[in-house]
Amino acid sequence: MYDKGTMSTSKRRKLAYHHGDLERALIDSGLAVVKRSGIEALSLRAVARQAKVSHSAPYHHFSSKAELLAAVAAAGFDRMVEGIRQQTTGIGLDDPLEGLRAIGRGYVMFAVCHPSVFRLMFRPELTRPSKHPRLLAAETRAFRTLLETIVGAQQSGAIVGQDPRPPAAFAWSTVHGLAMLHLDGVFAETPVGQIDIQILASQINESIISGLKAHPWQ
Amino acid sequence: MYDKGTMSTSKRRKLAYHHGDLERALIDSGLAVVKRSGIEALSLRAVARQAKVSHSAPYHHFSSKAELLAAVAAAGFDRMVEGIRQQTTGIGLDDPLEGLRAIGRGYVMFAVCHPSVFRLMFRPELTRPSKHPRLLAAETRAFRTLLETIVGAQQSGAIVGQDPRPPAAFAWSTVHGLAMLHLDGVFAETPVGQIDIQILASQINESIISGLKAHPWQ
DNA sequence: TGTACATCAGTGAACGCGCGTTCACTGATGTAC
DNA sequence: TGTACATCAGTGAACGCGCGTTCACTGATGTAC
Repeated sequence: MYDKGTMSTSKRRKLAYHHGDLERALIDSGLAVVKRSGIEALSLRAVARQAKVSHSAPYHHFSSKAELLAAVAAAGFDRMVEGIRQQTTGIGLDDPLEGLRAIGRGYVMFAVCHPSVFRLMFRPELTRPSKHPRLLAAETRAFRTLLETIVGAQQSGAIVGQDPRPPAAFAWSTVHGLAMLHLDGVFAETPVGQIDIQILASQINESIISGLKAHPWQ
Repeated sequence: MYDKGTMSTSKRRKLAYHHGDLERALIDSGLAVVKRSGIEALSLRAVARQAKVSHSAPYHHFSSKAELLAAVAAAGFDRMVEGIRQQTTGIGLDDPLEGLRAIGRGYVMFAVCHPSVFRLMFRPELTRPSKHPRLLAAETRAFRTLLETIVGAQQSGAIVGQDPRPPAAFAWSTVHGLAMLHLDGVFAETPVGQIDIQILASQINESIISGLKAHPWQ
């Protein structure tokens, strides 16, 4: 392996696309394409085009289109976790319910800010078969954030029950459904449409808390 | 217009594909294709093939692929409403909370029983542009079922608040997210996976009720 | 340090594919007389 | 009732398209001597 630190900038740039950085560049290009043009436009060739590389170059880093898209989706999960973490910072760790509110806010906000990426993350037919281990890991990482907060709420007594999974599934389902129905424009076509999504999200966030506190999760 | 009632069976069958029934046949074929082979296989040509008709025949009934799929999706909404109604029958109208439970059960059950149809119903890019008015109407019809039950719960005092839309959005989001995450296999890849979907659904159904009752929807 | 060689990340032509859509047609149907 | 005609729901050939994938290649890189 060569040492990047000893190279001039121009040499590093020249090398960048010749030793391992194209993988990262393709993932970034995938995110860029899906953000700009949506999921339908997210073809292997479009990603290669965006990366200014021939359409056969990706095959040196991903064995198929599905694997490439899985890597892009995994990157999406990582960015969502990052966004949620930003909502969490500056919040006292002593209040797990505030942590839950932050997760809900972060989840919906990510979906609203990056709708196409969010859609890609939940489009399993695009990454199948051979669902990339990286995608699985990224999903698990995202879910663990929620799970740990629920455990904290249970240990502090804010939520009754021992098993964190059902209440976690409830909270996740609610924010996920809210985000999806909003992105799909379903609310806009019904009487709900007149309600601002941010206001609706915080109302629903509170009702998640209420549901978590009131229902005996045993 | 001719009178179908005066025709022999064989003549009616012969005519069936020549005067207006192909539209219905194509919608049924669309449902059949998507159920059998999934959304990816749902092309205009596949639907025509299923209906045993040339691939240009659909153009006499739908102006584009998007319009055909919109009609199929609308049929899906109608079947879901029908399924929910089956869950509702045999329940005392005096208890609106039981009505809410029935809607939640029916929603998740439809998604589990007809996963591909359910996915099609919430894939707006397949029916755009020119989203069929029929699809909009079917969506609205489905949502109204929920909205009216919420209104009943509010009038009976089971839920606090005047505006039925936010609590309806909350309930819908939760069952929708649960169904979607389950169908996408997201739960299966996390610790939640070990929980039976029916049990999880009824637990979450109860927590929706709790959230609806506890939270001041004003 | 200089040279010969192996490695391997790129290129671009080529493939076969099913797709959505168009179009001239044909033949069964309903209608006017 | 019988005949001539208009209508229109079907057919099937044809189009151009972008796609995923393969393959022989080339040229820059790192390595062995």
